Amino acid sequence: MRPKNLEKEQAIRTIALDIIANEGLENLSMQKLAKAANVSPRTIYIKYEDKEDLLIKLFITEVLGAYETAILKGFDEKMDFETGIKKLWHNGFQYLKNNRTHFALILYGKSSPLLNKAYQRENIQQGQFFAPIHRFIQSNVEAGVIRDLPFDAQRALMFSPLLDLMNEYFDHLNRPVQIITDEVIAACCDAVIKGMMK
Amino acid sequence: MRPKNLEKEQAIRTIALDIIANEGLENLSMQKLAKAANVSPRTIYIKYEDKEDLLIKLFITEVLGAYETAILKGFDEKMDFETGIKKLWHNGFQYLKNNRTHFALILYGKSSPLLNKAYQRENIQQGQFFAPIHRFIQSNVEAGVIRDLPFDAQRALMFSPLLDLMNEYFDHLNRPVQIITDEVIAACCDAVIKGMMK
DNA sequence: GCTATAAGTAAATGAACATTTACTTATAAT
DNA sequence: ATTATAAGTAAATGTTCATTTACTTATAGC
Repeated sequence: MRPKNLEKEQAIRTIALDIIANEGLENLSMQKLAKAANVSPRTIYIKYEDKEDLLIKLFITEVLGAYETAILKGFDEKMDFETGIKKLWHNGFQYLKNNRTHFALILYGKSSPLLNKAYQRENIQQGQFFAPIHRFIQSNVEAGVIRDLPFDAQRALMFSPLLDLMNEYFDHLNRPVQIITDEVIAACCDAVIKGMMK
Repeated sequence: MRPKNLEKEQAIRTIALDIIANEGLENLSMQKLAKAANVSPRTIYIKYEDKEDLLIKLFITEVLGAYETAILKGFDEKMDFETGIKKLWHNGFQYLKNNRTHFALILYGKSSPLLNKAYQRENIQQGQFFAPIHRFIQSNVEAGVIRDLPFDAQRALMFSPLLDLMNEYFDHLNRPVQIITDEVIAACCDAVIKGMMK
């Protein structure tokens, strides 16, 4: 039996991400992808059931999986709160900065109904993405270090500015600005840390 | 001369937003839109040059214009900082909550290259969207009330959690959760207000 | 009430779409 | 070396796409 050519599989994924990042998800077609990846359209269908299957696997496995791994590298739930958050931000920034096409698909994960539903399904079935971060926040709430808010609120306060600022980062690549600084991370921490002056 | 039927123009816009919100920007076609809006495809081309023109006008005029108006209603640059931010959050929450289809297109404005570029072009040409908010933050920096950070960082810290939490809001419409609370808004303010304990 | 004119329609255009058919190729196991 | 089989290709399928053509309709200004 002829073995799968993994280079072709990788080319399909990489080039799909390229097209999505540069032309938009709404301009990705199977024929364009096949031509750009130098394979026959049929080859894509050997590896993926259909277009939906390709998009969902790209998003969940290729992108979110790698993002989770990268963001948690060297992170330990038992770290001091500010140290932990700083680590997560720096990991996230490094990863997204070096993987602009992944960043683009992550953004589509928030807008496209297909990808959004896939993310929620995955998050419910497989325990959650980013479970160590969930536990990290939980234990810091219990220790009285940070405010007791719903987890989604904590996550939004602490991490949504990062994704937002990445857009700024990529928009100013020519005249690069230091936009993600320790002071911004500290500001994020201040949002949730208890014992602020009123 | 036969006059334009404004109801048809509004139907096209409303139903385009519906399709984008429910099926995704990637599944909006001119023919599907025409059929759903009960007009001939040609009618859309009387009012819009082509598909790009329709999407950009939908995004910039119909959605961002209305969003800006709604968010600034009753807001005054001279308000006390926390009062001002609270007003903006409540206005934004009310508006997005009642205009889910607009919210969906705003999210696509962050991911779709076409809409993203249109937003930046508009923001540069026409002075900026949300200029009063820019000035509000500026004057609070100058008065020493809040941290001196780049405007984009301030904006990300103070408002990106709102959009993020709206997703949560719409995902739990059946079993509604109070996710946007005064405590969350206060937390956002704490991120940027000066004079925190270290 | 005519008439000029832009608004509107139904149907058609050719290109591009997702997916499949019919065939060829590479290789692991015999 | 042969062979069974899944991987791969080129070309075709029928559908849907954005946009246009050829025509009809409503009405403002006379």
